[in-house]
Amino acid sequence: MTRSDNIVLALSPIDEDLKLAFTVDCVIFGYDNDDLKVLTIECNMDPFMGMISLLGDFITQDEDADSAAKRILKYCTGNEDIFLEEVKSFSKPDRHPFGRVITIAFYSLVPISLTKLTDSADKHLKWVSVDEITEMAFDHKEILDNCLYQLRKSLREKPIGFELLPKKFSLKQLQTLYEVVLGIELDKRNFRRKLRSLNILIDLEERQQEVSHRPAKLYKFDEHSFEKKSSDGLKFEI
Amino acid sequence: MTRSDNIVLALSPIDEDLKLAFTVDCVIFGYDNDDLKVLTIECNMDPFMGMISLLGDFITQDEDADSAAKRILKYCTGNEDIFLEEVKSFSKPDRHPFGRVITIAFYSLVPISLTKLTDSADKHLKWVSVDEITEMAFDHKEILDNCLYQLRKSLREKPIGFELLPKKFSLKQLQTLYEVVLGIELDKRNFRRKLRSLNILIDLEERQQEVSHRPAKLYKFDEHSFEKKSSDGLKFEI
DNA sequence: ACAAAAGTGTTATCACTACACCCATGA
DNA sequence: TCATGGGTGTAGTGATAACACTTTTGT
Repeated sequence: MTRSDNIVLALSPIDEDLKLAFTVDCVIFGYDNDDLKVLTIECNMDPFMGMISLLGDFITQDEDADSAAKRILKYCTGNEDIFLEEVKSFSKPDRHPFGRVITIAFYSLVPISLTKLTDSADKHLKWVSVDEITEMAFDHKEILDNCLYQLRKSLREKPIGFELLPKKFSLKQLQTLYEVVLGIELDKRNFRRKLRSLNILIDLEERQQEVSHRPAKLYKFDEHSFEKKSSDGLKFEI
Repeated sequence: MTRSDNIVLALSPIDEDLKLAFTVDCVIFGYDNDDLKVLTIECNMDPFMGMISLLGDFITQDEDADSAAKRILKYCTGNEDIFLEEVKSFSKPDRHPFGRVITIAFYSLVPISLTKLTDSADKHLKWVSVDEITEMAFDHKEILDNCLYQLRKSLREKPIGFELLPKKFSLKQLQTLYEVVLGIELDKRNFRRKLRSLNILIDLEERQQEVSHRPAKLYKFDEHSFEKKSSDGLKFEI
């Protein structure tokens, strides 16, 4: 495995005459210390040398875009089972100095605290707060903006917030996640009532340890129950 | 302009060695006689010879996917100003007998009654009711299903139903459109109240002509008002 | 005993549902 | 005058929003 430019793997052919290539770019969102972050890599290609870019790669001959995105996630985290959603394509003819590179953007969600970057990936990668990012290499800022928009939309429509949290979490953690990602304030009692009524949390009958205040109860997401309710037409909406 | 297979224009190069190509496919939805239809073309490529397929084409060197989709729409209808939404990519390695063809799917909306197919396109194209389509060439049925799903979702979230109707329409027409596309029944009075409350229709102070019953009032969509309300955070939801 | 965050219920408002009759027109 | 679809209001129910105090723990 070699690293070429902002591209993790350089396995796939680019046609040398046409300079035509298909790639995927992953906006890997992570959440930690009540802060939404994005996994970035430093670009080493002119004219974007030194700027941060997203994780991307060519789509190989024998995989589809989804598999390529999963491959990138596995390369970075070692994990195969990560939430992933396709957002849109980016295909302006001059978007990449290399030639004609059309990319399909995905975003994915990981809890940073549980995510060990693999040794191979670790030295090049950096978690950067979404708020702090003002520019990126290529059109990656635009890609990020689109993915962030889609994350916010999906967060209100589907129970994906759990993907950013540890398996066990308190209601406060969940609420703060929503508040941070959506950039809004939520009423504590209404938020809790809402989640109670959705019936998609399992009370673990456990509590936080070693906090210097009343310890919160811990819950986990009841994926099974949600799937069932979902097919019965549950409308998740926060 | 030549016609090659299901592809309207054959302007863009396919790499002959890799057989790598980028295309767009358009699910062009039309609405007429209370029926949702899709514009199709007969496939003349084995092993799908004779089956219907979507309108698609290569993405040329100097355009992005959006422009390619618009070009197809213009080629078919002569019109440049058509509602268009990107849905997702399709990139299974073996999805196309030609080689490695990755496509980006769009859907678009036109009122059939106002849409004259261009002479060049007319002889090859056919409007087919969505309900009647059970199979298509390539993976186009899957693409259609995905686009139909997205159309239904967007129809409830955004005021795009108007794109399928003539400029002037009655509330009944609008309601029937929703019922047909969403496959549900709506209450007449509740539907009308809802639309009144949204304040996005202009009463044209006109009525239907030559109908053998009380003529309905005609309205048009107030795009300007919607844009303003939308940026003020109006939540359109039907 | 104090600091810090967890946890809990009620009321008012708004949106949504269900539902039945009269009206205007052409034939 | 009849057939056809157009047009209207109300009452009941459920969801959402606003709001303040008590509880549990560690120090």
